[in-house]
Amino acid sequence: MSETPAESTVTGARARARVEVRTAILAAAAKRVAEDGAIDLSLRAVARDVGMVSSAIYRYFASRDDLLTALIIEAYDSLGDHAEAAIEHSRGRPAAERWVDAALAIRAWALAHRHDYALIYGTPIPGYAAPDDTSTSGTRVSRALVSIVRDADGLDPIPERRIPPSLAASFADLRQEIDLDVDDATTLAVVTAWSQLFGLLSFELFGQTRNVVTDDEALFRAAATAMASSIGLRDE
Amino acid sequence: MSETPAESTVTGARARARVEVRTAILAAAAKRVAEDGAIDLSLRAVARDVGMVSSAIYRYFASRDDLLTALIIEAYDSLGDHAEAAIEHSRGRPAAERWVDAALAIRAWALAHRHDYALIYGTPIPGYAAPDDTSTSGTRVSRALVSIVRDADGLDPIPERRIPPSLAASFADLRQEIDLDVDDATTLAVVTAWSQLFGLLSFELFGQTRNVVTDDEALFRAAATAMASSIGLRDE
DNA sequence: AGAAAGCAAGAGCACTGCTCTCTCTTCTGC
DNA sequence: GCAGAAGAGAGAGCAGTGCTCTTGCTTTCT
Repeated sequence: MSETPAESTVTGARARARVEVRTAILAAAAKRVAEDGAIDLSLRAVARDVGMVSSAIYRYFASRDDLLTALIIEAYDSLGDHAEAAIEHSRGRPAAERWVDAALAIRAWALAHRHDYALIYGTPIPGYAAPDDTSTSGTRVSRALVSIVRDADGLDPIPERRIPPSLAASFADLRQEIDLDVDDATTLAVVTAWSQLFGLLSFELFGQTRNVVTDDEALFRAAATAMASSIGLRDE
Repeated sequence: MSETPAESTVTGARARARVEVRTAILAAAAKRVAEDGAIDLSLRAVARDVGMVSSAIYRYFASRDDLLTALIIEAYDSLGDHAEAAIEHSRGRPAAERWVDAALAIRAWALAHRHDYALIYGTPIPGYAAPDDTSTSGTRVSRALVSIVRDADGLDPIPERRIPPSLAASFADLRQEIDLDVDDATTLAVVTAWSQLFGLLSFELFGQTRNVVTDDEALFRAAATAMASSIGLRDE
């Protein structure tokens, strides 16, 4: 071939094999995490699964933590995809309904991917410093939730709140970052609802609501509804 | 000695030594968890710390998980003590203030015992099935929080909410269990505030609020205040 | 006093993450 | 077009892990 091939094909057979092996490792690791959880993830077991020796894995991932970081990003993106799709799908409906639907979609994903949920919202792994690679993927769910508020056709009034200056400053930055034009009380309500959503979900998944309630979904739905109204999202 | 000694002293030197060694092991383990976190807890390292060989530990704890379970109970009780003391101390003050104070006390404990917090509110350890031994210690904080609502001198009205029957049934059982005489909407508000408190705390400790807010305490205080008013707790 | 139970130590097994060396293949610069 | 560089996989090995089993010794019970 005398012609210059396209950027993506100029990389030869070796490079192509490389991404193939890398994804195979990632897939095997994801499968093991889905089954046994992140703590029990063994590099050597993953190596056996993909039919290579453990030391060879180090050509693709610098360490076990590195592999886990890649899985964390995958999990964030999987949840991000799921939430964004649900929120996109409910476009046009009343904001309160959209919020509840989105919350239920997030819960459904979490229930179907318990270990992935734990990976991203559970105890952080010790040496691991949450590299910035994760942050863009990590904020997708939150941004998607915020979009419901942004796209809402007006908000019901909520009680005013005294917000201390240090917090108000953070809130102003945050609103710019997430492109949301609301007052401080509403900002607080959004942040609060956000943390509550995942708090309740973590409680359910980590067994903290064991002897509190039997119908976890009903509780979650009721709580999500309350969150929506605390933000001022309208249900018609 | 011909007399029968008291029950507690009939246990000889060996039994006394046994509880001594047990507490020494527990103390060493707690120290290591406080420093490195639960995941990195090594039975052998603990054994070295207390000056014995690793296999000897098994005379006191059946497994590493068993040791961790003991530490979980200790952590629950430590937090329980702390919260109960704070709540007792604020007796007589307005309920809303008491709630915020209690929340801040819980946060203070969590910040001072990050790894213990992670141990009890983070990802559960895999094989571990949360034996009932933990449940009495585990509910102390929640019960203490509930006591603020119970002892409140009247509650402000909060919006009514439609609670589905399956959830209402759980709520009725729950109210009996925790000895709280309120309506369904208030029950939901309490459960919701409870999960939100720990949700926000977990977010802070696990680094999820990293790029959201700088003054975590201010956010926490504002959120706790909002929780109190969502329950209907009065601030005077 | 003799038997039974409790305790600590040591060796050993199967596993872990990770490093280093060696060989073989693929790619690249002249 | 070919030599040298770079990449990839395998194997051995190190230090560490949880846990078991056997072997002595001490305390307790009968």
